[in-house]
Amino acid sequence: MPRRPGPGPRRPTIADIAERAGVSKGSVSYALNGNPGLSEPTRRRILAIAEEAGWRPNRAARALSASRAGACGLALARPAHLLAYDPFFPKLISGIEAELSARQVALMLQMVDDVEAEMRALRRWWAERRVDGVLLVDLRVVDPRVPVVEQLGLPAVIVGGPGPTGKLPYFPGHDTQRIRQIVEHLVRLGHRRIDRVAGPAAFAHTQTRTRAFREALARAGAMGTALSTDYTTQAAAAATKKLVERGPVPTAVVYDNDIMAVAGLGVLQEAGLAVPEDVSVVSLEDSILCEVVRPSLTASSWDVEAFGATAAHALVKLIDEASGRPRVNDFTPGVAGPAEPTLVVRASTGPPPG
Amino acid sequence: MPRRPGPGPRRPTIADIAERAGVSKGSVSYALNGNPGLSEPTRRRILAIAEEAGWRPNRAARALSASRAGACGLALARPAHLLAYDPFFPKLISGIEAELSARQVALMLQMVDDVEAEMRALRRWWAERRVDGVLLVDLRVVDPRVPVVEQLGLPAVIVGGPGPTGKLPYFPGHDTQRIRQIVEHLVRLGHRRIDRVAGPAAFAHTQTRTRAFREALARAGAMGTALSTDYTTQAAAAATKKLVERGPVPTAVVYDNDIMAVAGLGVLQEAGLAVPEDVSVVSLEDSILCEVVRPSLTASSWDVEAFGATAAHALVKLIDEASGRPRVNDFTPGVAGPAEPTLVVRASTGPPPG
DNA sequence: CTGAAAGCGCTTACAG
DNA sequence: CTGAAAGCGCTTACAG
Repeated sequence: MPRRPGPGPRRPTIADIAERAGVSKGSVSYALNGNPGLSEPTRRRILAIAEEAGWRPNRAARALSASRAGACGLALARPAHLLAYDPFFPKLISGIEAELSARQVALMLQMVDDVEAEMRALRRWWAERRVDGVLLVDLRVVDPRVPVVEQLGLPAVIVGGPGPTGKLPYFPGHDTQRIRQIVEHLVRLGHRRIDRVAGPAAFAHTQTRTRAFREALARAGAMGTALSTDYTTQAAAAATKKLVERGPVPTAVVYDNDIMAVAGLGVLQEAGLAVPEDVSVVSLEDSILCEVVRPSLTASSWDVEAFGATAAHALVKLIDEASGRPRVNDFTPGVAGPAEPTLVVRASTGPPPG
Repeated sequence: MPRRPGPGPRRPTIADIAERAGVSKGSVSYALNGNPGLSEPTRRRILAIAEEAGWRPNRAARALSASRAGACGLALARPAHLLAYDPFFPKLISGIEAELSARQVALMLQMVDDVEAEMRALRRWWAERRVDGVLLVDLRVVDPRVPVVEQLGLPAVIVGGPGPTGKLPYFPGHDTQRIRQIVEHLVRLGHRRIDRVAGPAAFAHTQTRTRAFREALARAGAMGTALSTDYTTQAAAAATKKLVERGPVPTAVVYDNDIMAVAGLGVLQEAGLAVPEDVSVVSLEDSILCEVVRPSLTASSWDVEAFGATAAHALVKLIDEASGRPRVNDFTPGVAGPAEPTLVVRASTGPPPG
């Protein structure tokens, strides 16, 4: 079939550069990759011609000969309508993306309905050499993805943990520390009955948080329970209602993310409880939403972008090692090291009533 | 260099399949692609072996021989902290992604700081054959991306418009219709002084909305102005303050998105204005946030996912046509056609005071 | 210091 | 109906 050049200028290949420079394709490749074995003037001439022609390597060709895709995969097994209201994922993706693109690695993103679909995506990516490795988020207490990537030999890093991570590297968020900071803040204000509206119990990080929550309460001699939700605002509202109706009414409620906190806030106010006079409210995830809502929400702030960047950096290193040719330029992560989590105290927390 | 098999099972190639089936690689390729010129039993045998071996095409190899990347690009030139609170983009991306992945096309996503960086990304993607086409969002009133993609011959589709789209296909949102619905709702309630806190004036869709806003007001014999912002909550708060302080105080304020509406709501309440008794508030973008905030916000709801899917579908078609080999299976868009925009009336709108 | 050649895994006209 | 071969654009040992 005749090659249709299509519109626009033709994109040059090393063959073009070689011809213009009067050398072989191999020499061009050597010059462009900084390999030794080329006289300095020749190298300079080749590079100048490539530069002038606007040459860039064809990724498919490079991927084929290097047996590397030059891409990492991230499949998100949460429905889009949930992702749309959670500022956590955009921040995480942004951090991952910044780190990868600094290393010329692309990010393949796919949104899927559930973990089954995610595993299908992982298998397909790997079978098609679309990716060199993957990032796994939302680790489950029983997680079928871990044995799958291990069996495939697919380099993978867990963004989160600890949990059933097998031999995979994992990067815990600051769950324990953040929960502790919140409980200590509330206890310092005088609260002794602190409940929590949590994320899905099936998530390893929810389990970690719940353990930290119990321990922090026990250490302070305070009481409280955690109700799991599926992260929807409906579930958050229902859980809040349940906490208020069953009694004893908590003097403070912690929500695992900001949008659930806002939903809970509305329910509390409609139940005739003033925030923070009757009930204090804290969000485990900070966002602009926490700032603009009234009363503004006390929230745990942490560096989600650095969290994603760190995991992405580890994945790139893992891929390099697995391929048996570590790259020369192993820079430190492109993003500054993660700052420590801090509790941003706003208007929604105060002393308990009475 | 010796090929390091690495951990995990070896991924089969057509050479393996050919060997097991006792045929040539060409025959395997024919069988797998459904090309004619193969006996039915042979085809079946080959397919069964490929299936059993878990064969999947190596995308790099296919891309190289087909001169196609099998991917589309989307670069978002908004800072991550803004993206993180805007439910529009997750929905849009989800719609694009659903449409593309139904066609086995990958989505390359990159977040960049500004349009300059976006153009650099586009050039690089195209030069490296990383993508077959791109989606352009947030069309500017003067948009430097349009001449660039036209000059490159890079297939592109504008998600939005109309505006300076040159010869590129574009897909307007329902801006005019949505603004009209909002103004008509408010006018019906009796409002005659309606102001608007808008997005950046440099965006073509902001211009479209502002024109529609003026026309709708004029048609109803109502008054009102639009103040532009950079979509930050700070700017929304400042604009709201300005509207309240300069007078005449509007009896209704329209915000170009939900998070700005929530920020404005706080400012209005702190200025001693009750919503909706003194001022009605409407958001041009609906989200769960509008539901959970108190008072809940009247908002314009439209099918952003279908919007993204439609544009993605057009891009795939454009790429097929540009390559000179339209694909056989030109299904209709994978997502159902977009529903008409509707105004979801909640607690934040009511008759004007007096 | 440089060139010719093989190979990465596919696709596809072209012979048999 | 099937096979052998060239080509996509690179990389990289191997000869000269």
